[in-house]
Amino acid sequence: MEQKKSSDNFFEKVYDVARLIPYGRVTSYGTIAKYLGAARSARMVGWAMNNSSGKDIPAHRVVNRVGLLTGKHHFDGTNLMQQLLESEGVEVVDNKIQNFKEIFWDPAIEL
DNA sequence: TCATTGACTACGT
DNA sequence: GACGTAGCCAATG
Repeated sequence: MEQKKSSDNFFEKVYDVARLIPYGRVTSYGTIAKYLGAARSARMVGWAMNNSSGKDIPAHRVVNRVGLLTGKHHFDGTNLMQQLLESEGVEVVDNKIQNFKEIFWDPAIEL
């Protein structure tokens, strides 16, 4: 029997926002955290992503504030994250998104 | 309970 | 503009 999902709620929200990221778009951990009301918990978003393993969460669309694929080491392969992004039309070079500023997706604005 | 770590961010040099 | 340090919050040992 499950009890309160207060803590899970935060993770659930992260998953929900991550799933809302449109094709060929990316966002940052801090942006999601801020959208959820936890701007200081950007790390927690990353933690949620780590927990999203096995879920339908496009974690490859979530990068740090400079568009750097910091979490690529958590994926199966070595360049899987970059490959996924490039497959969506995202220009990635050296684990970093080039036109990050152009494809940046902000839930607080787009939504 | 305390100490360490981590898919971050901001500030200072 | 690159590098180092500090701050933050939660999970893990």
